[in-house]
Amino acid sequence: MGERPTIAKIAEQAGVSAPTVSKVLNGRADVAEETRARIESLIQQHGYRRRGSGTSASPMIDLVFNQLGGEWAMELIRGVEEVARAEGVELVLSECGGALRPRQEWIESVLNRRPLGVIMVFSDLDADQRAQLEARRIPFVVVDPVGDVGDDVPSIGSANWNGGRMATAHLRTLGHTRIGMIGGPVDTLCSRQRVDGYTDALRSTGIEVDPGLIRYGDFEVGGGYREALALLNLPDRPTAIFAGSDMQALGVYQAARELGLDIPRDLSVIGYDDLPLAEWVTPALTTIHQPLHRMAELATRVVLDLARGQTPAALRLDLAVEIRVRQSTVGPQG
Amino acid sequence: MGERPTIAKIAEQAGVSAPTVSKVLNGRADVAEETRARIESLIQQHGYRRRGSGTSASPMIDLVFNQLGGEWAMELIRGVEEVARAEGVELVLSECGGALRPRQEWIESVLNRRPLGVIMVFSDLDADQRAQLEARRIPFVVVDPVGDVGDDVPSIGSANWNGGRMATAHLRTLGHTRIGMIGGPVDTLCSRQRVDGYTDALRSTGIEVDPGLIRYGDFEVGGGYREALALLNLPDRPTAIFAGSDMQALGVYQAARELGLDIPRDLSVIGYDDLPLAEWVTPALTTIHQPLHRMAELATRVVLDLARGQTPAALRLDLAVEIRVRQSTVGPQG
DNA sequence: CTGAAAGCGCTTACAG
DNA sequence: CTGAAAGCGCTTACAG
Repeated sequence: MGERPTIAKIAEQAGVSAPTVSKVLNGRADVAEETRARIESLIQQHGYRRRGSGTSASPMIDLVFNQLGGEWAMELIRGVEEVARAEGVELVLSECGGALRPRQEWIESVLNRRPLGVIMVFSDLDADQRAQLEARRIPFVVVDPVGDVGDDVPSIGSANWNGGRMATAHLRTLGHTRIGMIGGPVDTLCSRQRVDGYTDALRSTGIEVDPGLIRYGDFEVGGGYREALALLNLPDRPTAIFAGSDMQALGVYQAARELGLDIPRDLSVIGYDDLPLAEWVTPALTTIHQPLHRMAELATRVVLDLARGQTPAALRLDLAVEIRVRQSTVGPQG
Repeated sequence: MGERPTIAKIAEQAGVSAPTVSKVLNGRADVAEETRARIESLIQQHGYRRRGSGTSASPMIDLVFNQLGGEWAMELIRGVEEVARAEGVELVLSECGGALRPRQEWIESVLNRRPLGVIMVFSDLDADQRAQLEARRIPFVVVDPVGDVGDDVPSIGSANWNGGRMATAHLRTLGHTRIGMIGGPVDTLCSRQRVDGYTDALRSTGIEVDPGLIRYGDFEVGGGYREALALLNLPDRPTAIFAGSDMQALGVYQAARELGLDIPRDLSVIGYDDLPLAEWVTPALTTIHQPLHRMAELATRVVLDLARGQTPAALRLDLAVEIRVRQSTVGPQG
């Protein structure tokens, strides 16, 4: 089939009539599952596109953020963009405006545009929205899932529990016993996993967990600042703080500076994410490296595999994290 | 016209036949200019979309970066995304991979997708690519033009010359006389304008310009670091450095730290851009605030106006900049 | 669940 | 530069 495939040709090859192919393309329910499967595989195989959609296809992938901003989001965008560009796929970027689910206009636009797939970052779809994508066979992948996504939804995250454990173990090894923790929002999975890793590291090194040393904020500088002030004004203040993100760690820096505490002499600080700025701040920030770029790349590959009808090797992946020891952590002084 | 407009209805209203409307839609040359104008205005007015393109339109806008990365790009993305979302327009994001012009596949994708318009950031189109967009009536706007764009191309920038002058005047007012300048790449307009503003501020306050104090790098941390080392190793080193970007200023911080120089006591540093991190570094960075978010918003509005056939008030705009004085600049000591 | 028939929306090829 | 005629690609409405 040298020329652009038409419904008629697909129908002929599938041994059905044109109207039946049309029904499959339009997501109608009244087609036998077996017939649908046969037709869909021919559609994939020949790269069928409806007449109006240009002389050659313009395949797209949708990337949806809960909220855009900061280097964290930028690293993910770059990872997706790189793979998309290499594969000749366009990247459509949206933000939910801070909500956990995209607005209804977005779903409508997706159903219109029929992207190859959708990548959700720190956001989710409700049952209805999922059903609509599934009916059109538009695969979706969740990056860094906020809550429990269904077992059938592919997701790419990182080893948050290990990260929390690793950060805390590092501070324990340096000799700290009073270690404050500033988590992200309580209602996020990644945040709770990191706190559990922290708790485990303390317990397994013989330290009783003090609930007064665990605080939750957002992942931003402001939240880190507020919670750090609260921790540092405690009668028996911690000698080290584990912040849930590098941005929060900057807030901790600011709080410490205001209280006249020197980092790392008076207070050790460890962050989470390893954003580019972790290297440039003073003192350079010890942090847990989250492979954001690779997570984004992987998510893109998984969604493109699904779009091509291939089943990726694994549907639910957590990438390993690493600690990057810099200048913000030392043993407790005096 | 309550229902979705068709070619036949547009043709009827325009008093021509369906084939003529079809030709206009497909960018054919053989239509009288007057006929074309009449048909185009009806197409705009009724929001005509070809049959294949979904039940309701999925209008898009293309945002093209020379290179993605950092908070600078993120601020622009957020500005564009906000306006696009409010207007119900999808955002398609691309990167040229460091080249000044987008790759050919990109142009083909644009011609296929027919976005409402294109926003180029720090990148440009060649004559051929422009002609292709113009033939399809796809407007484009350049943000922060790298070189001289044609007079007919709308562009949104900021007052770089003023910014350069303002930064330098601030250091002069504090009493500095040996002021180093680290520009961006010599071949960019914004960089040359800032250097000229620097030169002007020195001359108009009676200081001879020392060419040895002017260096060019990229806009990244690494470039700032390298050029700062060169400046600070000069026999008669400057007491203040004006960096061409906040990222470069971080490089200057690093170089100063390595040489055991305290900022601001031994060296004043002023940046450019006012990225969010300028507030969080230590010492907080004095810098020139570039209204990136507003530039992006404006560019989006201009391109959407053009897409609707309206002529925006001004085609070439430079937004004002402001100085943000923080802790990294004081008078020369000793 | 499937397809023959009718018909819509758009384009092409060509005459004027 | 324009449009009548032919026809392609797809969908709809309905009979089986």
